[in-house]
Amino acid sequence: MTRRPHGQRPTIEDVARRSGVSRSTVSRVINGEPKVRAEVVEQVRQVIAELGYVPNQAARQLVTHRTNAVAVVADQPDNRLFLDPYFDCLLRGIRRELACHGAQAVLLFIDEPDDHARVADYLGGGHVDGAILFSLHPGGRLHDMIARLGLPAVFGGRPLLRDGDTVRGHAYVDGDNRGGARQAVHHLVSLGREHIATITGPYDQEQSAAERLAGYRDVLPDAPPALVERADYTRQGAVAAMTALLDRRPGLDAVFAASDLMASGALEVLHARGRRVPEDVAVVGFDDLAEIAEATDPPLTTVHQDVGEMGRLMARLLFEGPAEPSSVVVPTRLVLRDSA
Amino acid sequence: MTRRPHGQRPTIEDVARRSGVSRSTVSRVINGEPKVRAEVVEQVRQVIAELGYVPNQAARQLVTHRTNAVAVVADQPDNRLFLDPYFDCLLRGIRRELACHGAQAVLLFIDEPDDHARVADYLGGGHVDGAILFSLHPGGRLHDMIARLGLPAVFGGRPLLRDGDTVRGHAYVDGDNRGGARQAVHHLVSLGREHIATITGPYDQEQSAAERLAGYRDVLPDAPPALVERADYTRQGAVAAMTALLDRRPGLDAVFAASDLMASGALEVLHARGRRVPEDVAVVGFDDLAEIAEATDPPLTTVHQDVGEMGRLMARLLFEGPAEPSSVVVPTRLVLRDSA
DNA sequence: TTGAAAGCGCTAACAA
DNA sequence: TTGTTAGCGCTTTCAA
Repeated sequence: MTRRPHGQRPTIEDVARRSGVSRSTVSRVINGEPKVRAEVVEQVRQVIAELGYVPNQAARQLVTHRTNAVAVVADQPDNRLFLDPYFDCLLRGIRRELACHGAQAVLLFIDEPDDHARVADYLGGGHVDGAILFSLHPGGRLHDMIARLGLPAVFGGRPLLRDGDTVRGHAYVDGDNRGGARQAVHHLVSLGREHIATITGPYDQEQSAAERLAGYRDVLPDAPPALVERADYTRQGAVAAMTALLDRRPGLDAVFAASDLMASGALEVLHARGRRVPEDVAVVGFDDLAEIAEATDPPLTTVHQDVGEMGRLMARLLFEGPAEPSSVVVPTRLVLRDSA
Repeated sequence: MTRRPHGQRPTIEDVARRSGVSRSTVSRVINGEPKVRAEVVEQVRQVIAELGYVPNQAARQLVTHRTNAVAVVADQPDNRLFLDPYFDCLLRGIRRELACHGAQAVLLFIDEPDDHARVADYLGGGHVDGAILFSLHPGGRLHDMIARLGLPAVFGGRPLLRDGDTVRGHAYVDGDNRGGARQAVHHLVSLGREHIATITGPYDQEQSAAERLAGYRDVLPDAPPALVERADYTRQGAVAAMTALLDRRPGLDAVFAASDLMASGALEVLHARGRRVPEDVAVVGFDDLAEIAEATDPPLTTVHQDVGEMGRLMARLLFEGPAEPSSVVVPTRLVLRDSA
């Protein structure tokens, strides 16, 4: 990494000299300002191409205070991100929207203790114009850093603080987790199911998981604990959970899984155990990710969230400007397929 | 994103004034240079903390020409990255190694046509000290850009060019795809299997897929085309491929899947069709990713590559300096579990 | 051990 | 429409 031929890289000065104009004129051409004679523009463009000139962003940034880059920070200790299409879909939405504003999304991961500090430095160092943050652990350095720098930030999912209170002053976008869960469980009840189990997310760590469980309890306040099994939003976790539920309550006739990925794991176990879906056991998921919900056997009845749109929304919120940070809760709706 | 309170952010000058020393001294403290009086260091540190001063990277970068950031560019049109633990594992290795050098990994995605140009601009703009690139499509702008800028770059997987030739002057790290595939198929042959099918990756787009298929053909030059089914490195694709193979050749007694993820999809179909593994059909995968290979039923016999180490290697190569770019092919070995 | 001064490559008034 | 000039915030000689 030492071999970078910096001395060789042409500067705006080189372009100016070679085209016989001033630095400012070259700058104007680069930035597409209107008041430059067409032939001069042409001439300068030519020289830029010849020289292979690329503007030095550090220099530009130093004066404009803009980078045209936005960080997306994922604080996920495990590799869940890479196994759930949910995040992919969200990220795609973010990227598309940022692209509309000419900004580049750069993804940063936090999965070890020191990553936290390094990412904070990166964000603080002015490499980006703003940040979109997911699943940040409460009270981390990042919150402080962001608050101090006044770095525009939008959270994915309602940020959780130590005291359970919401971070003040930061915008967030979230789905209606509790309402969605209620819709799901209501549906199972209306189907006449009487032993409705749930496979939850890691509700002690993730707000969304806690809310989906709360929605389940809203509808079934008297559900016995034996029908609730905690998993971790992974497919494997759901396989273990479904197995445990079936061992404990062989007579269960419905399952609400807190994500589509977990629902697909549950289906696998149900098939292996010879349960027919939905005849013997009805299954409802959450998210409505086409890759999963339309591909399972049978296709999944699930709570729809427009995940891609949620991503776009986050990016849009970032650009919204000095207005007070506004947060959005996106509504959900039940999509009926064949599993319930 | 307009509300950034830049005027408010303290500069090195503010710190200097407040601590009654010069800018240079503050700079020395920040950069941990030895020749500063201990009490001065203490004093300056204090002021930095009070003011919440964070160095402006753009300014620093302008003079040092270093960013301490490295881009990891993933050119994947589909969302395969997010469904295969392979990439997660690789990325973790890269991050760990970069962290050892105090560098931050920033991940960039390319999945639409214009992403290509934006990423090229980002890389060219000097936001990073180097780049690690995956699955770049032949002859893209990125190759030119990287070549022109002299941006240190390492490729993951042997870069493919239009003419099938290797990119000159760029280092790469790759697994021994062909050799590994040979090991897998040899093993199946040694088991006495006579109708050995293969589920391939997208061999027209990915060098690794082409090589794994070549390895299969090395061992079975006379395998009928009906035993070869092309998939795309996804689980779903493998499900479809396995189904097609079984329909066409109900008597097949072994399958070599070109990735663990695809092997797991194949297993699912085999189970559903009532085939016993390995008694009726032996299955071998590729990668040896613990999350998959140890979790399937039965656990997967597969070709092991040290994916995390490959990641670290890429990062290390990037820092190797002005020596001629050296590429590495990492050996593979067969890991026997229960599926073959 | 410290400070003064120059300059990294660019943009943005301000003049012309 | 174009050029001149003054910084942006930092590091880095060079002197002291």
